[in-house]
Amino acid sequence: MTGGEKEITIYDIADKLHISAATVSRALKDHPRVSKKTKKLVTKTATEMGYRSNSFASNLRRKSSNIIGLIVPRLNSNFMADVIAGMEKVLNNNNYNLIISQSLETVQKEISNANAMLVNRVDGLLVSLAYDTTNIDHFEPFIKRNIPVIFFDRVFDHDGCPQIYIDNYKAAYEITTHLIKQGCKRIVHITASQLRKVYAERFAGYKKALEDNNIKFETNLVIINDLSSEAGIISARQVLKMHPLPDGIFSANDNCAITCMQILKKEGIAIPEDIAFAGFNNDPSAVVVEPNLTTVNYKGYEMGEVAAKLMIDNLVNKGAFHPAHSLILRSEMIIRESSLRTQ
Amino acid sequence: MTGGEKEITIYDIADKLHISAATVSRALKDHPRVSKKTKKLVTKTATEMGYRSNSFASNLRRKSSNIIGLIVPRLNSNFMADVIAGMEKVLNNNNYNLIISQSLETVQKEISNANAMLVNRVDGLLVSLAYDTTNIDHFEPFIKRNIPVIFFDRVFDHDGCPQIYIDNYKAAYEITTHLIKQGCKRIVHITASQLRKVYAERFAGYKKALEDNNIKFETNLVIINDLSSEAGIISARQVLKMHPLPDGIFSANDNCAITCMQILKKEGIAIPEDIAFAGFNNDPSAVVVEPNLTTVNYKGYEMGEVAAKLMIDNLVNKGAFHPAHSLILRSEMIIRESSLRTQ
DNA sequence: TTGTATGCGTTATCAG
DNA sequence: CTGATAACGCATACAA
Repeated sequence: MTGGEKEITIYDIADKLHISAATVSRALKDHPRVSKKTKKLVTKTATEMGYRSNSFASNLRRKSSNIIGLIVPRLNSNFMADVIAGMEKVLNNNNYNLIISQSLETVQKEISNANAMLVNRVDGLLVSLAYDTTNIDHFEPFIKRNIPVIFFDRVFDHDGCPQIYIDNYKAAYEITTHLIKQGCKRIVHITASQLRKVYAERFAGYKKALEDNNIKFETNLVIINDLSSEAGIISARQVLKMHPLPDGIFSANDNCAITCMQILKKEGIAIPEDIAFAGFNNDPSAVVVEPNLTTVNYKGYEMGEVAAKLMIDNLVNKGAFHPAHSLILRSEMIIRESSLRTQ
Repeated sequence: MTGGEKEITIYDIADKLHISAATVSRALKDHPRVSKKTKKLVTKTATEMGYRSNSFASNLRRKSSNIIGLIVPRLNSNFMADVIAGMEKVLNNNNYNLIISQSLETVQKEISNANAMLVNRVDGLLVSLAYDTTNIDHFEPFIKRNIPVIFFDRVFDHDGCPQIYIDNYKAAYEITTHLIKQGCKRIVHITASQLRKVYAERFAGYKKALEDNNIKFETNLVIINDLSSEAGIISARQVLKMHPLPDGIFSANDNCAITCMQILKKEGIAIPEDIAFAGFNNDPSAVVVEPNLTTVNYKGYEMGEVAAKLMIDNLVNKGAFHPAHSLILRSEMIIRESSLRTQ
């Protein structure tokens, strides 16, 4: 231990200034009932002595950490990176810190993450659920203790847990309708586990659009996988086996849409003339692929901001009775060349 | 306060079992000198009573938080999302948690982030520096206290702070050499602030490759900007004004390379025949753009893992004397169609 | 193997 | 406006 210098405490400052530790504590917290003179003196000597407040002690005393926990399926996706950036900004501006973890799409890890957050005594929890989560018993310890649990994107219905999501149903309805208006009559839908509301609702929106346009829904036009890039390739092969070929494809994310589209292109299928394409998310690659991909702009950054703001609200109005309320964010369709047929 | 149930402490467990709190504490920590019988009994009643250990008290006592701080320029980039995912995995497996913040490329925010980390008493700090950081005085409080500060990607030379990066010089040298071998003689280099070692070294590698191939370095073939998508567009316009046109472009990131390439394509320039292209990073979009982009595979996930592992090592061997050592990760060139000329 | 006693550094309560 | 004092819950040195 070379740098074993003793950490300065409020007692050291108090001793030096011949005042009480209580006054030092108050002065440092800008308490109203401390004279300006002592405040200045205290803060000055504090920095001089290299004091840093001990959050452990403070937290222990105050019973709060000013830390918000975040549990998401995966940290490395465009969408999630944007979400996190938005959250960090808002939380930081409100003097909260963000502790993160990923469930890697499994409930087991999600449960262990939740326990870690519980022990770390986060003041609130922001959650987007794993692929296979079917109940949220692991969040009950938080709810029981009145620690706000807010779901976003991959949400779960539970009294007392606000949810933030976009109107997936409506977005899917709109984009499917758009494809139909472009002349599509046999539209494939590529989606993921219907356990997750986001995908179930996009599916429902797709179906409803077909119905409203008197197009018969066909089960064999629905492909269910994990929406990865690889899944896009496999989907393309499935599509190529269809007779007759579909004339439109609506994928529940861009990632999968893009690889699928690229394979079909290589097979000589013209986009959008033979098959019109639509995705979901508005990933950066959507404007790189040729033709550029029609999609739904899913603003991660904004969702992160909103979720964090709601959390701050909950934390500030702690005592007050606050009915669980959900927020539905606006999404917008972005029409690009992948679906635009020159009529 | 509806859910105002009292939190269970080790004292409550002790009372119930008519043993001492010390024994409970030891039992819960799996201390060797506690009988199996009491251990089982304690853990069982602990869960029964809904006990959760109080990390505030524990941290205060142990003087460590098991939290690692992360400060990066931006959270929302492909590279950084991968880095963070890698870090989270390793840290979580070692019972550490990750608290994150972004400097948004300014020193001021970086300083305030550092202070927050200091107060939060992180056990270690992982840092990738902001664009305009020229000194690291704000990390001195950590270094003074023997709290490991590890730089990755955007690093800084400082005794006692390990650095993790790839050999940018070599990677740039190789990729420039590759372009030359494809017949390029007038190669534009698009890069960013030379304050940051990563960019300076890529620049140096580019220059050296020219030199070794007897190609005269020309200042007016170097474009310096922030490597954003917009910068790519602007760069393309600059390129179009060059007489004669260059026959190769090496951009210090993919992002900028891709938009630049797209503009040039629209202007009727054939890639790679007229101008061969190379980027840096291997972003997902590199395999979406047409032609696919030749680039350097910069493995964020791996870098995150390595940085986290080094941190864990440092934390475990705390007392021991450990000379600051740096790690240079292997990078590999990925040759794709954007630079491959059919000879 | 278990118990006793103490301190970690802060903040809140109460009293002046 | 300031001071004394008592928790907050845990982990460890020491004793048994």
